[in-house]
Amino acid sequence: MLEEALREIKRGTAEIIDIQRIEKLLTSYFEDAKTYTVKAGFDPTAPDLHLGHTVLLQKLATFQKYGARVQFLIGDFTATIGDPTGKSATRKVLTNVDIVKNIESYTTQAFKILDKSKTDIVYNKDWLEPLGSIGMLELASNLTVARMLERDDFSKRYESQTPIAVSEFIYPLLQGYDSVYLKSDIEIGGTDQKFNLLMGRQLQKTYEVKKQQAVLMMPILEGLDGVHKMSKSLGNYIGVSDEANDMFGKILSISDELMWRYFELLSTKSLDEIDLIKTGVQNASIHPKMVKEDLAHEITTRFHSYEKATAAKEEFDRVHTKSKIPTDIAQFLINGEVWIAKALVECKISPSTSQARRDIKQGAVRIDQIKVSDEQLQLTSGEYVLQVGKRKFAKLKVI
RNA sequence: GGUGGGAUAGUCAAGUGGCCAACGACGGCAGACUGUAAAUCUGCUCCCUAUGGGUUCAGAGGUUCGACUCCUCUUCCCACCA
Repeated sequence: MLEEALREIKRGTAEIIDIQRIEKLLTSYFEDAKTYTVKAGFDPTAPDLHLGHTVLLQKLATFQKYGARVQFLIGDFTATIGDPTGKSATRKVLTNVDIVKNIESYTTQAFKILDKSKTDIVYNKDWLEPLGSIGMLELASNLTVARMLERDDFSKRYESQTPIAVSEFIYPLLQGYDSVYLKSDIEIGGTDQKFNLLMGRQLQKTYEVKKQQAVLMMPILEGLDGVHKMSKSLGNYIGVSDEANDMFGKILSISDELMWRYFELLSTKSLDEIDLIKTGVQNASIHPKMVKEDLAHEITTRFHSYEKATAAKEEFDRVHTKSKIPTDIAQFLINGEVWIAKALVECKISPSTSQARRDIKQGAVRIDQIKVSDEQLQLTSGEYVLQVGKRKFAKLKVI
């Protein structure tokens, strides 16, 4: 039992600090049904969660399965400073209105994965604001500048003379103080958070919290390109609230190599099962496309439903394997005769008439499945299905 | 505060009076091949019904028949010195 739980908890992790602590917590859960707390911080800077975030959420869910109460910490106070992690420039500060709005959509999405009854949503404004300037200074006295500069991105920025706001030094301290206040038993976060996570341990020690938190780090999930980390600003993300069809399609578009990574970090299949599949693919007894479809189906089911996932798969087959027209296409209406290039722009499947003309020249444009060769083509009244490339469709009615 | 260097399309990065809508790389889009995978090959990649026109090379002026390229001022970055 303990073995199994540990195995599941360790799965996919990048690094665990103080695994003994985690073992003890689990043991006392199994023996005496004692619960413990797992903290994870979320930064309400963007309103949408993507699969990258869910790696962490799923790990939290695993902990919940084994007796943990999750401290779902919303960094509404720290968001007003801006976490410097991974940024080469000073980040701009969020307004309160933004933050409140983001939190709302954030938590509803998170509960698609987390067990609500075992989750406490906490806001660090509640204890960081009362801390006041004296408390803040006291906190800051725990840390030397030299120690701060040990942190990679700080030292890099310092060397390259990129500005570092003094307030940014405070960030890790505050995050660490969260752990002091919450008396967290375990904190989990991405590998990029290592410095901040360790700060929690250090501060718990100086503030004489009985036990220091164990730290569990998850790797950063790569985005669709397989290179950069999944993020909205890079446009390589799969959003938790993406349409079922989109979600399914996006997952199917990832590379085979990346697929295994997604399996490890996102699938709920057991590692043994995954190994079995992997072997199957290696000796060519299973087609990788099938495997990827299963993965896409599993993930789509998680955020939508079994039925929707199945429908998405069918739709995908229709459009891509049998190259039929999708069932659900955006519709547009135009009055009077239109030039094809203009029509494509109007239907939002071409960014400009220039691009539309180029596409036509290259044979990428189809009307009702038939390739358009005449760049000057005028569309007279009637209904058409316009298509650019393999993925962009629009229905157009000309009257 | 002083001295020198720089700002070019999504990014990096050539160009230093006309041949520049601007080399190249990456990215992106499209075509072939496929499994909407990877790899590979090919074409395209500021806008405009276009063998032409318009607006671009940090911003504002100026010199010139003509400027991304020269001059002046402004803004912002960087290096060295204080």
